[in-house]
Amino acid sequence: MTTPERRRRPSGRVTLSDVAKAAEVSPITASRALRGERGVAAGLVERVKLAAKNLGYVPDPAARALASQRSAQVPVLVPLLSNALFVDVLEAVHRTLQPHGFQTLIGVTHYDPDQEEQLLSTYLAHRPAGLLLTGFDRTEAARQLVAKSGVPCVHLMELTQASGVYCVGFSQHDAGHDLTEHLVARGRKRIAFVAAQLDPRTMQRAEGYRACLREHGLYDPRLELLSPQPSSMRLGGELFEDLLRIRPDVDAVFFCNDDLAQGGLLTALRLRIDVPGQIAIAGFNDLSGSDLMVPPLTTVRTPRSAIGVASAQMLLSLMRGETPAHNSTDLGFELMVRAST
Amino acid sequence: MTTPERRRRPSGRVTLSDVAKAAEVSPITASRALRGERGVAAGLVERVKLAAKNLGYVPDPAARALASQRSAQVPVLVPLLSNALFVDVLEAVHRTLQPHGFQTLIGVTHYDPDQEEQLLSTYLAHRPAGLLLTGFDRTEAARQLVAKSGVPCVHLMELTQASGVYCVGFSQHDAGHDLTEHLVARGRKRIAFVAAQLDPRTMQRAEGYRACLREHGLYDPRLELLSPQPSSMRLGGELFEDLLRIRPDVDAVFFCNDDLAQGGLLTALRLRIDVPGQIAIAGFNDLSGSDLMVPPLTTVRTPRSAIGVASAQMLLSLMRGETPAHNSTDLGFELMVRAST
DNA sequence: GCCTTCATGGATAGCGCTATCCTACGCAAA
DNA sequence: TTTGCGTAGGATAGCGCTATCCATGAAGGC
Repeated sequence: MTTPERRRRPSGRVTLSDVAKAAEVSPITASRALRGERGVAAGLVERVKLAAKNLGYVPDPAARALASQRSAQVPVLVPLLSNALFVDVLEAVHRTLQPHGFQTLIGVTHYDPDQEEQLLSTYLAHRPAGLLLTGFDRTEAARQLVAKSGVPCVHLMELTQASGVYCVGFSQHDAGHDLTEHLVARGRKRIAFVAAQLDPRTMQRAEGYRACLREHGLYDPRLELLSPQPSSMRLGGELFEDLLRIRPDVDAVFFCNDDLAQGGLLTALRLRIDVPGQIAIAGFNDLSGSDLMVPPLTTVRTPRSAIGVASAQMLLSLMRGETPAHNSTDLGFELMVRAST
Repeated sequence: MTTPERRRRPSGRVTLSDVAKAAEVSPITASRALRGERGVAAGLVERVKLAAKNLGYVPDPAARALASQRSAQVPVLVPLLSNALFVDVLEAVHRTLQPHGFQTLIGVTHYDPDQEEQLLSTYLAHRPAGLLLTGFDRTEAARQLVAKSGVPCVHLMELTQASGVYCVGFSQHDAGHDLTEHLVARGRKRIAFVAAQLDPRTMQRAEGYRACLREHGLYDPRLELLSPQPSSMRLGGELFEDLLRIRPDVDAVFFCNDDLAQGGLLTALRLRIDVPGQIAIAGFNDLSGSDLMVPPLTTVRTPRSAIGVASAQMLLSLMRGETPAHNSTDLGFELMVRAST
């Protein structure tokens, strides 16, 4: 069998007790020293940290979570990973939380509230330190789960004035409005709106588009092409061709995101349709590649990294038990006017 | 204060004991019933499951991990999320592990072995059930960590015959070779290789490219343009212009991935260079959009979803304690010949 | 009839950490 | 001196689960 010394630690793991023994203090003092808690004499802290380093001690997160009723995990729920938008947000969140010792967990909901509810119930069982959710569109049960858990939560991408709800984003409605305004200013009269997925944020942009066209007396519901299918370049091309068939007189297209717009633009190129001569094309999000299109794509640059950073910072302050000055952070957006309009 | 009944469970959490009490069995029997372990009478299992459902019991993963020395987490380490390649692999892994109760954790290494080592040490502290790693390029310390932990591990994207090392992928070398062969077959004589990032898999493709050209007596090192910068469409366009400046006589370009190739193709379009008339262009991975380019891009379709599924299945069997029939699964690749060559 | 075997359920004892309460001591105020 | 109080460290007792051993009873062999 094993030697008596080895038998004492069957898991082979270096534990806090080992560190405490090496530093000649009690386990609880070692714990406090390593977490930088309360008054532990500077000399002891030094000794404990040295011992931990020498032994290669790594705290057991499971034991920690069990004893303290709180883990260092922060789940972030996003609809998709195949949209660069969310990947950028995740990167920024991770970069911001990492130095504070929090671990970002990525959850993908596929725009399905039931899946999100399922994910929430799984993740909340882990007693997370905080929570980041995309938008406000979820089941009542999901909302209850979050509320009852008491876990600090910040919402991404959309804004609300509801009190007690923390959010970081920008006005999807206004962004849709302003981009449409730009097309109107370019003298376009028959401005189509082509959208896919039809998630809440897309529909808010649609509302902005409608509001703007109504202001100018240009609104025509038959210029809206809404597909519930997942967004892709391919679909953008197909919808663009559908649109040309239904409304050959269209003189501008507002694609609800850059994927669709890039697909539309490439299709126009293939069909030798003059952009922006015959039709102006605009997208949304300013994803990689949009500035390289032929012609370069007019779009709305959304502050995705800034949203990641700001939401993580807001969450950090909530996790510290602070109450942020404002519960809603509007990071705005930027119209990127390029040659396609 | 709180009522006596409530005081007994300060965390407010429904525990296994609550379920056991409701089902009138001992906690350990409830545990066994819920995990479907050993011989528990069918009637009891039913009763326990019903009680759990009624009480809304969710097992505490921390307590479980602590008691059993094993969590249900499976970390997957990938270099990037901004490459659709890895997102597809992750999706497939998640889909495959999910039904078996395992939770996929996403770790991003940014092609940095030190960061990977750091991530490994963090994740291994969680006592994961299994581990998925991209490629074989890591620090010796990282290798030791994995080996000492005893956690089952499968490697993605590349192949090796080394015994005891499990891997699922395809021959990057052969794929690079075959794509080059296609360009040679098209009568091209001055075939350039343009690459970024220069990770191991890219360099294996480069070797395949070189081997093929040497076979045909066409190899010319001055046709290789290797940039350590991260890959992007923008960089692809820039490198393409650089190449044209240095070697205006080039008649084909093998971009090491589709990002670069799409950027190159769009630049050619903008510069009104005839593709494939003057220059043939090929990419790698068959990412979304490559088939929509003008002209559509010749590329190599890599089995990313299949790699995700197969690696997860191999890991599942390792986690069950089985020894898979073969330790290396070659899923091949497919040449997608399109109009750009 | 007795002893064995196998199934089924329970009692016990941790996993590795931290929350909570407690002690000892020093120092300032009364 | 005495009381009070803040501070540095420790003892104790779990967190919620499962591994491990043990008890019980029924079935089977001689």
